[in-house]
Amino acid sequence: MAPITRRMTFPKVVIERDTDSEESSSDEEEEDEAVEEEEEEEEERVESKVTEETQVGSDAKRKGKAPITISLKKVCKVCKKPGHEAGFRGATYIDCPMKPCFLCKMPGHTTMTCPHRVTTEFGVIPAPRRNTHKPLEYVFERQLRPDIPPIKPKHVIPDQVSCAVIRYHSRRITCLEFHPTKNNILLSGDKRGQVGVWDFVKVHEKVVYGNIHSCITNNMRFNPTNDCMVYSASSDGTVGCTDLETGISFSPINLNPDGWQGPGSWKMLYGMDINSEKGLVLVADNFGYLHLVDIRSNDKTGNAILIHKKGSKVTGLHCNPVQPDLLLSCGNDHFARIWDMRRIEAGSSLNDLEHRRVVNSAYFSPLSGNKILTTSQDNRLRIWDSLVGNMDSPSREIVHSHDFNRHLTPFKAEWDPKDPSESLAVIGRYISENFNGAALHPIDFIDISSGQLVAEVMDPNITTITPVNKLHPRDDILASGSSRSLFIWRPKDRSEPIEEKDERKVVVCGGADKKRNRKSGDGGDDSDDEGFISKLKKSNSKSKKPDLKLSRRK
DNA sequence: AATCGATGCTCCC
DNA sequence: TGGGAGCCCTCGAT
Repeated sequence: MAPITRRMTFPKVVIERDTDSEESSSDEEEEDEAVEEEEEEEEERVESKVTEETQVGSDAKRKGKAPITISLKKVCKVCKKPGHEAGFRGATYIDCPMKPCFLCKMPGHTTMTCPHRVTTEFGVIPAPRRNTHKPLEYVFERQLRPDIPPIKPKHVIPDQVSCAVIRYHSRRITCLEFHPTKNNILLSGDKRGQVGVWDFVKVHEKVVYGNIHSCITNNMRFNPTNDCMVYSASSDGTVGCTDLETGISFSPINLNPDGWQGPGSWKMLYGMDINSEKGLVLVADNFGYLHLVDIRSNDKTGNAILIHKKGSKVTGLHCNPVQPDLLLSCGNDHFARIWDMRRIEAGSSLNDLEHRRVVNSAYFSPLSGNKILTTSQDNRLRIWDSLVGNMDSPSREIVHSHDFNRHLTPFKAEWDPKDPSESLAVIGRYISENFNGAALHPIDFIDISSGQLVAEVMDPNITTITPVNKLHPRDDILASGSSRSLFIWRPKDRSEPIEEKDERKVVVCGGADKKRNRKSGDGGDDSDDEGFISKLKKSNSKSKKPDLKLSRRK
């Protein structure tokens, strides 16, 4: 093609573009030269973008104009170097080889070849074989029969769970909480500060409170003495105390009474837990301080106590389920700390559990309270097997992908509250896996005693990342939250029917079983749940609060 | 179908 | 020890 010549005063424009070959990752300098030499032959590809070029260049050079270089070479979007490209190839993500492993953070290999990538072989296991076991059954069964031998199937098969999708929240889900006694009731908090109350068997039944918080609801807890009262901690700096029956909400704590004075002073509340023995709500802020609320008076009690590095966020609090004097905290200062509630003051921690990066969560084990499970942004779960053992270093570290925290709710590994052996944890996974050509982010069930992946739950229709997960305290139910949707997972053959009255908001996918096949046994009496939301609605509608949102358009 | 950006933390100077 | 640039699989809005 003949070069187009006009505007002779323009400087030379050098088009650098990559050759089609992908293999060269050697010397950059050489490659640059090579490309420049080939320039004239390759210009046709870019002619529509740049019309002033090539032979004009010699004129421009003579006139002393510096050449303008436009690089069209393919470069890696991660390291900006040519010769390779990071990104998806089909449903598989190819790491930048110049960076440490994205999964375990060690140099020398990529995620694909990482020895910790426990599920690498998934894609090559023939499909029929994958369906021969019932691992999810296994996951739930072992709660009833902890003595079964620790030989575990490798993967949970999505066909064995049904998943109801509740699409209501307009922003990402940030926290979930099951009702302490009513089996079908779930609370969900979101980035906007809304709190939803769901009957997930009748998902169209809902009450949504939009006026409790002005931004992120970080944590919710039911009042142990009155399960119609819910406490919630928010990034708006308040603790909300909401009466679900009347819809009336007030704030026992407001750390920003003077409103927005700039980011340096705006306080946010993250970690929260309730110590029922002592009648306290404990919350912690983003400046390292612990605050206490007396449940009886619903008023602030005592002074704020510095429990993590001054100015750093306290990400979580957990009261020991057995020993009420023990408190566990974790924060952005890379520590989880154990405290004695009887004498808690700055620097008085019993143990400081060191992590390499931010600690997203730290939980005592739910039954004995004797183990600790933490989730850290260095892509590791850490387990301390006994509080009376060596606390200097964890009993185990399990490499698991969950470090992405910029635009997602932080991942938190949660105990299965029903597992008598206290060895089962659930956590969403960040890096995707190629499942029959789809890049999916499963929810992992991990045996924290062995580090083995017991199960991975996913649905081909759910392509989002699911950082928030909570296992039901009594039933075989997993609730998950992602960018906008709530998911209710359960074993297929035991699924409750899900009503689909409002298809705009409710999608049932994964072939939720319609047949009524009630599970008997360990659960509480579901008949109590009949009409719980309706009752809330009724009583709420009687309340005089005008801004209570009972429903909301998508 | 591209692009933008909210957003939190880390690292580097 | 503080400020600012920049960041690897987001995701919804335009």
